[in-house]
Formats: sequence, C-alpha cells, structure tokens
Amino acid sequence: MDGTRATPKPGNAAGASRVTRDAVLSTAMRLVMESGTEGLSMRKLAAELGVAVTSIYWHVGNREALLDELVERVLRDMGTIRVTGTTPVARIVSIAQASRHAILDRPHLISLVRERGLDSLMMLPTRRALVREFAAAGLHGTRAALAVQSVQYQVAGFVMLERALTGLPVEPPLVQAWLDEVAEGDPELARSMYDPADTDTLFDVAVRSIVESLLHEA
Amino acid sequence: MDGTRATPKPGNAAGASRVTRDAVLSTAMRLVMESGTEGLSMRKLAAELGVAVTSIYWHVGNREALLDELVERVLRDMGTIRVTGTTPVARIVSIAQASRHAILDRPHLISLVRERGLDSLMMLPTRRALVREFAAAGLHGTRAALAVQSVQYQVAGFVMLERALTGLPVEPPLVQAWLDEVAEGDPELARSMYDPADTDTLFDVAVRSIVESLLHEA
DNA sequence: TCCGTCTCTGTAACACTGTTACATGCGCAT
DNA sequence: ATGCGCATGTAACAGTGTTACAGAGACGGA
Repeated sequence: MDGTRATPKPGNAAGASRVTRDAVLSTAMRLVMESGTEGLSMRKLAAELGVAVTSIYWHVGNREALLDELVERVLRDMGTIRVTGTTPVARIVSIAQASRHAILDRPHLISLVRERGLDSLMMLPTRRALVREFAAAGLHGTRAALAVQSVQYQVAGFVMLERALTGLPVEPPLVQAWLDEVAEGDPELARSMYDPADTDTLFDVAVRSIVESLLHEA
Repeated sequence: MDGTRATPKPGNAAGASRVTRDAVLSTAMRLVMESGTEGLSMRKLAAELGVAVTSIYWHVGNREALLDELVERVLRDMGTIRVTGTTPVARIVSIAQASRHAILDRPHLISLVRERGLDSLMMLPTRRALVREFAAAGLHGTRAALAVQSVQYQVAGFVMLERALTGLPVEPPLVQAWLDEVAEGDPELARSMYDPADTDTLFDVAVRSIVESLLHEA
C-alpha cells in the first residue's frame, strides 16, 4: 500500500461531486503553472475541484507523490529531442540548445524539479540523445560517459542558474556597489555586466568549447 | 522604517532574558547549518534562545530579512579567493576551482541562496577575482564581460547542480530503466553512468575548455 | 520624585500549511 | 436487502509566518 489507489471505475461518475485522478493531476498542473510549486496547496486544489481535501489524498496519496507524478507528466509531454546538423560537434551542440529551450519553455518543470532531487529525471531526454550522438561520433565506454555527463552538467547547471537569475530584475546592493567600483577602472566592462547577460551566446560559447574539447582530443 | 531596529544599547543587558541581534543571527546560522533553511523556524529559533517569538521579529524584522543577513554573513566569512598558477589559463582555472570548493564547503550557503535570487551575491567573490585576472590577461570591455560571465555561469551552475545531485543516493526508477537499456548496447558506458559522476574531472574539463576557448580566440 | 519615552519581551490570536482518524454516503454484486 | 468497497465529507492536530496589543524595565528631563 503506497497510499495511491487505483483509478476509479467510470461507473461511479454519476455521483454528486466525483473527481478522477486525472482531473486532480491536471488542475494541480495548472496551479503549478500559474504560480509555481509553492502556489499549490492541497486545500486550494481541493477547493478548485469543488471537493474536500481528503478526496485529493485518496486519489494521489500525498503532496510529494502528486508532485512526482507531475514531473513525469511534463517529461512525457517533452518527448524526444530534435537533432540537427551534419558534423558531430554541430549535432551535439544542437542537442544542448534544444534541451535548454525545451526546459526554459517549461518553467513549471524547473519549479517542480528544484529542491526535489529530480534533476536527473529532468535530464533524461537530453541524456538519451547525447548517448546516441556521442556513440555515432565514435565515443564509447568510460570516455562516452565523461562526455555525456560533461554536456549534461553544462546544460542543466546553466539552465537552472539562468532561470534563477532572470527571476529578479535588480542586483543586490552589494553587487551594485561592486559594479560602481569596477566602473572606475573599466566603464564598458561595468556596463556590460550590469545589463542582463546575453545568455544565448554565453551558452553557445560554453557548450561549443566543451564539445570541441571532448571530441578533438580523441 | 524597514522593520529592523537599531542595535540595542549595552546598558539594557541587565534585564531578565535579553537577546542581542547578534545572538539571534548566530543561533539562526547554527540552525541553518544543522538542518538547512527549512529547518529554521521562527518559533524554534525563539525557543532555542529562550525567548518569545516577537523578540526575534523585533531584532531582525522578518524571516526573509534574517536569511538575507545570514547570506551576507557567510559571504563575509568566505573572504577573498586565492589565485595560483603562472599562465592566465592556469590562474583563471584556479579561481574557478577555488570558488567551487569554497561554495561546496559551505552547504548552508547553497541552502540559503536557493529559491531566493541571491545567486549573484554568492558569486561576488568569484567575479571580483575573475575581473582582475581577465584584465591581467588583456581582456577589457565587452569581451571581458563575456569571459567573466561565462566562467561565472559555469561555476555557479555546476556547483548548484552538483549539490542537488549528490543529495540523493539512488536514481529515480525511470532513469534506472533507461540505464538498463543502455547497458545492452554499451555495458561499460552504463556502468560509468550509474556510478556517481567524477565531478572533479567533469568540472576541470569544462572550465579548462571554456577558458582556453575564451583566451585563444583573442 | 514623578512622569514620559524608548527599548525590548510576552500573550494571544489570525490565517495559513500538510495530514489523518473517523463517519458517511453511494453504487454494485451477491 | 445486505454487504462490500470506493469515494467523499467533517473536524481535528501540529506546525508555519506574522502581528495587534499589553506590559516590564531603564533612562532622561521636570
């Protein structure tokens, strides 16, 4: 008994205010998409469905289990990653870029994954594609593992950080003070660092450097 | 009025159960170090100090403000970053490594920074060192900003992810299933990916690739 | 000395949260 | 009709951040 019961039989739908497990999950997903993980409370979810809290617990067992299920849903929705390009480097870089966009397009995914050790689950589609492509490029065994993990860490780390940094519009005061200090020595540098970073080229530079280094030292 | 009052005058210390702002902050820090940000509750903190909750609020104003203050404390404690090596590449790589270790040695820092947009504050010491070193290597203006941000993103993203992944000992079932599937084609690869990643070399490879690419295309 | 003022602490409450023990209804098969 | 199992509801427990309000104690001025 894991607290989660089987799906209800369709014959029960004639009741007064019945709720299916699917309905619970979709409204939960909507709430998370609207206001993040912390915007999802069991009571709010129940109210949204016009149902008492205990029904939610009966269907999904647990808040934690509910969120786990949501992660898997988003991942199923993400599907597989499109690979483009002809050279190995180009193809692998395209995987990284596609992964980054796929994740950035789903902010609720990051919200779900954060603070719950599911990062590796989030990266599963990326890893699949990377393994395939590095194998096609001639890397196998331990060397392939190193390559896959390098790119995987790069993508996941970068995206997590990017997401965290774009949230707040203004730098903390201590950082501002430092930027003023920098401006005395190199005004252009300070200005460039004050503006929001051009994450697209940042990402591109980093990934391309890593992939080329990984493939060329073969 | 920001909710945080000035430091108490020393003459008041003769009272029954007085608490200084400093005492509040240090015990709060201890609680966070013991059990993370979520292990810190205002009531627990008050109980630990033998004081009512309102005293805490009087001294620090707010839970959010309290955590902000803790972050600044940890950062002050981190101090500056040691740079070693002679060549520009070696020196910059050493900065990245020192930053990573400085952050990993303070798990409570990550706990404090997570979910609160203070990543850029956490990276301040690193950025200071990077700006200095890239300038010494001859990079200025926009190009220097790109370089600093590249390495900064690399370090911060990597460390955040590394910390998130080392928390849980076992992969989610979906990932395990995929690894089994991989093992049929390339058993050595699957085994290498199942073991916890060798983050030291992963980090080294990534940083070195990025820095070399940044400095060589000058 | 009295009185007011400022600093700091305490009591008690509000509005939340996740979770659960328990009772109740409803539909279906026997 | 009776019972069984699915599904819902009521009400509570323990915990959270936060605050309105009252009180204690020290200090300065009249």
